[in-house]
Amino acid sequence: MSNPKRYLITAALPYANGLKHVGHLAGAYLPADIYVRYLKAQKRDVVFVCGSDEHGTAIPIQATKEGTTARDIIDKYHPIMAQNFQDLGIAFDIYHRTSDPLHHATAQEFFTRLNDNGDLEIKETEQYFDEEANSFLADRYIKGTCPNCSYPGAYGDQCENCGKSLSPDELINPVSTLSGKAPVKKQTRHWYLPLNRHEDFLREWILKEHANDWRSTVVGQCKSWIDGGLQPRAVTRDLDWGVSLPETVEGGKGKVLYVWFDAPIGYISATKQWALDNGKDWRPYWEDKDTKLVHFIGKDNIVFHCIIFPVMLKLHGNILPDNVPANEFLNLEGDKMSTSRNWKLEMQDYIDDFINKENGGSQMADVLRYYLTQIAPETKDSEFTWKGFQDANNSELVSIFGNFVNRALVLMHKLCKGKVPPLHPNALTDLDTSTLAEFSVTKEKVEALLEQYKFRDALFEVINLARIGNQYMQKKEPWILAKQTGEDGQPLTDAQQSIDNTLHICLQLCANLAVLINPFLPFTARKICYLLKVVDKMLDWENAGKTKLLSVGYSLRAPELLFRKIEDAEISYQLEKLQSAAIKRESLVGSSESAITNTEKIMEENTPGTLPVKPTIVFDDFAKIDLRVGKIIAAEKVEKADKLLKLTVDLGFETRTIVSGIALHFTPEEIVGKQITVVVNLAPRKMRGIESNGMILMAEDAAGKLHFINPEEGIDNGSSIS
RNA sequence: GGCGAGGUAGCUCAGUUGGUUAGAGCACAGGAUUCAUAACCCUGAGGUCACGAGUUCAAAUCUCGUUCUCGCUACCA
Repeated sequence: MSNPKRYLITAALPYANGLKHVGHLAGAYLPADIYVRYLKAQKRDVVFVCGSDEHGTAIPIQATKEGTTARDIIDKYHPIMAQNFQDLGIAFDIYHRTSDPLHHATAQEFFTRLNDNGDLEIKETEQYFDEEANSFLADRYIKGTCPNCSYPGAYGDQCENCGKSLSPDELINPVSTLSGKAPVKKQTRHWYLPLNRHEDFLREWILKEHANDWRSTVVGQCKSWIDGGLQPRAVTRDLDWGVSLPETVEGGKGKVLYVWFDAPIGYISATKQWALDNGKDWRPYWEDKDTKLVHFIGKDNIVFHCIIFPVMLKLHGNILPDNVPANEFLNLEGDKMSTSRNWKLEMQDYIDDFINKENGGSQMADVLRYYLTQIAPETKDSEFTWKGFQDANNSELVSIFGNFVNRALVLMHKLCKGKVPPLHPNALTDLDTSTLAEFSVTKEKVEALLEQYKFRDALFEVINLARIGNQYMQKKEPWILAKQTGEDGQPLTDAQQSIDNTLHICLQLCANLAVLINPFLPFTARKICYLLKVVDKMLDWENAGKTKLLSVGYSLRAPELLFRKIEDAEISYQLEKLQSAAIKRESLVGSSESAITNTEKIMEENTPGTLPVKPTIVFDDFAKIDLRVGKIIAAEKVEKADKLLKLTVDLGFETRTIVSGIALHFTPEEIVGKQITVVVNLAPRKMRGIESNGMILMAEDAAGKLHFINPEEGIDNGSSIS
């Protein structure tokens, strides 16, 4: 879209179950903020929306963990996240929240329209309901006897004995695993979004129309999803935390919208709230074809913003995103960021350690913004290292950018009486004019790069202008010319003219730096304005490239440093802090922790830690389980399976084959010879073509790492456990 | 295992429709300088472009295979 009338920019709604780290910042919020600041400097009509995503099962789970309520959780994290963003200069026009009634109403209206138009499929089923737990039961929570093989422990979705896929209805004598009682059949209905109906549209829209202007990683991901076959996706669930279905919907009582459905609608409700607050009309931003909609997200969110939400928008009659510049992930000191392993740098920690310190201040926010932009994972995963952070600050921001502004101001005070010196046209050299010409060259480059969402390259060009300034000053050597004095001790006229021209140009260049750096380092841009005694209005983008931003004869302030150096001690402190806080993972534990807030996570959260205690059983229930000590005498990787190991276990009385999903945690070599606990009377089950006869007991720690359960000292294989 | 994205100097990354000695920044080395936060400026060293084969007059770039990293997905009783 070449010249849109208005822009709507969104940044992924952070999930309100905990603090967010710098990976989230680099992935979505910072690039979005840079883009928005650039557009606003251009006086474009733009709204930048974001907000907390507060639904989904992970919120109640987090509440259980913290011993509180879901409401308390979101009320705790929402204001902190909002404050974190503000401290780091992420300037949303509105930071909304999906628990707001306006959002609930918006999401309900959205659902209703799709439903009324017949765009959703309703599947009405008799589903099992646990009267004691007062909830519908997911297939997994029902056990019964398999109609196929008569195995008594079959699950509602599949029999583990014969492998047959089942529906709960087929089970004989079903039992709820929540209460242990027989569930009753209850009529329920669920609504589905039939993505499969829209495959042609998606192919055309993404794989053809946007094949070239979207990032290859984004298009590739979409292709992978589309080629994999799109399925109808459940829009509703039987749950009590979320957006209730509209009361007018028949059979909707006790149901909420699936969080993946309501969360992106949060962008719309946020826009509505913004419009209410500012006396604007929100509709054109979501309905007018002349609006350019851009979603900034991390790569784990691609499917929602490129496939699912666009289908929803299309059906609802809204505009579609013009681009979805998803970033890859940001690693930290050689490893993936992970909340569960505590391998991360939270925004809050950075704010505490650098910004809210005596030698900190908002320019430290800009330092982080600088480094995160410089290493932004635009085309592939990238890495945050504390050394890299220090280097970027000390040898680029301080040495090149800050130093140029500082020496220009210092020299001006020394050689030009503290005032902006005049430009003497007769004394202009080729170098003067070519340097002046660089202003607009840089502006053009930065502009073009920002339009293509190439923030890293754009920032480089701005710093490069400072570099050009340093080179220019070095060649002109005004401090040398100042020594060419006449009898009165003052510099000769020719020398002074050259000095004037040099500093005039350097100061104008500083003003340009302020305009150009503003989207990236807003605090620094304002500080330069302060030093140059100009109003912030100078930061309007139309001033970029201009050579007469400062008036001749105007006296400027005494120089102040823009950035301070970061000492080695600060870096080693951070490294130690990271190491000591980290929960180690010795072996190759696969962690699916992502660096960006993720709506998917909400749906199937597998938070380790405090699990609710299962319903009470009687001794006889326990006595059914036959546990024995065994010894692994051979282990090998199962072909075509990442997680499975085929184990040969000596049980004393016999030797068995057991297939276990522990390959990500242990290598075959390291576990041979280990004593283990085996469930020996578990029904056999085929996995990847190998029959598994039993199950190995494992303990999982907070970091998700597995540990064998075994006797303190080696004892006879086959020993019983009770 | 399937699909997608990657593997280019010590580090972070560019390399357009295949075309002369493969680029930048940082780090490093040498030189020069002192207005400046021991900063700046100049010069230099440093790469079998993951590996192997093929197409071509010509391959970092196209094709096939291998391998490694990341993501999605299947396998977890």
